[in-house]
Amino acid sequence: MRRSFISMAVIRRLPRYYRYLNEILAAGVKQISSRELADRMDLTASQVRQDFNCFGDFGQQGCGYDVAALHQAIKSIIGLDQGYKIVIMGAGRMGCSLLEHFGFERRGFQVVAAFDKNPELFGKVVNGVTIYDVAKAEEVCAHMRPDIGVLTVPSSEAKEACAVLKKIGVKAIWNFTKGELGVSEDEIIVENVHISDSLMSLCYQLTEKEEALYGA
Amino acid sequence: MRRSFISMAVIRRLPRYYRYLNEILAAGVKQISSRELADRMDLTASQVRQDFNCFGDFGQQGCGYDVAALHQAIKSIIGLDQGYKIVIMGAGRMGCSLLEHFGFERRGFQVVAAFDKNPELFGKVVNGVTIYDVAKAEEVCAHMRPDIGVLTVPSSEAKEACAVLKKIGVKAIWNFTKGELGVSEDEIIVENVHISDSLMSLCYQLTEKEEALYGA
DNA sequence: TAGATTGTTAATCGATTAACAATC
DNA sequence: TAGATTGTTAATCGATTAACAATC
Repeated sequence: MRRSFISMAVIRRLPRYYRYLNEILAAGVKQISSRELADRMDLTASQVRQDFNCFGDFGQQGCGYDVAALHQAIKSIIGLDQGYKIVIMGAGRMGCSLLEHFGFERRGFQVVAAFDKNPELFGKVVNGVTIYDVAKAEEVCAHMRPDIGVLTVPSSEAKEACAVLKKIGVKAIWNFTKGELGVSEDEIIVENVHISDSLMSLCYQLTEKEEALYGA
Repeated sequence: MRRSFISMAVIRRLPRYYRYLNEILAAGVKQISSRELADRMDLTASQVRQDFNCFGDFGQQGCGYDVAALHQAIKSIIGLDQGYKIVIMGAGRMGCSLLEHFGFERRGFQVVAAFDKNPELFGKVVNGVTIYDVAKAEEVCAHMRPDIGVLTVPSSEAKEACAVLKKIGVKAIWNFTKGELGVSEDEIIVENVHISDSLMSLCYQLTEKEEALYGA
């Protein structure tokens, strides 16, 4: 697979392509042109073709793209077929809520363990995943070699928990705590989730519109 | 306040500025230069100054920016001091989890009501917010005039619930369901939350790195 | 005044769009 | 073959960065 220095702009669009192709596939559509897909997704046909061509030739001149093949290709480009192993660091409300409702397995991930420092939680099983004492993290993970750590501890404990994830040897952290973790992106990939940013930008857009209507 | 056609790129950075200024303010820093702020946030000083100058002159030549004043300015630019009223549409796990842990009040929003169609939930109070029958939404909201609807129903019920929000007269929807709502952005501002996109782009980055290391 | 740092204009860079030859 | 639609190059647009005069 071709994959030569893909811009962040393209990377951020990949999950969206994947979602739309999921829908289109479920709707039973077999073939789709860049134009049709672009219209649905509010992009331009050019952009769709440019984006896909970052990774190879998936289309067929005159016919468009095979939906199933493209869907599978993007799944593989993202790495959703790698069966990456996940550990949950922090089995409080957020951690357990993700465990129960996010659907890691359905999305192609494998949750191998959860950790917490609250002794009341040790040994509990949530959605098939056992919660262990964080002090035993290294031991528990010795043979599991998890790829991704989900950081769902209170923000005040983020750095500490991050150090444990580093020691376990995860290659990427999905960070739900606020504040930066202070690990270099060279060693570990960090993806920060700031759900409130999304509400704030919604809020901005609303405020801007109101000002336009009723004056500044 | 100046506010002439702000690009989405800038709008998406505003919440980040706000978060960092929160931290800096809490740390007791009184004054900060565009260079220092840029270094912390991994931006350029030019970009920071360009961004702030979209809205007015907040700095002082030779001294930098007053942290407290800038923090307050951005809060107001975003509209976090407007006390926007929120309704929760769908009081299932997601809705209740947000009600209990997101901290709407702390962030400057006021949750006035929650709605669901499950009769078992009618009358229940979660974190001070009453859950009503969605059938009574119009009636309940008649005098409240909510600004924002949080859409946390199952995805299959999204369109239906969206129609109710429209009838109630909200001006913006914070959408947690998957699939697009099919309302025109002219009538209602929609902000989609796709938390899985973030895990997928993390996954992409991990896969890309592995391929670089071990060959494609 | 001298030093620092802003606000703002000009230059650069990168991403998006348009165009079109290649080809199914 | 003719029509459609891709893959890809060239043109445009917008966002980021650099530079510097203004000014605290």
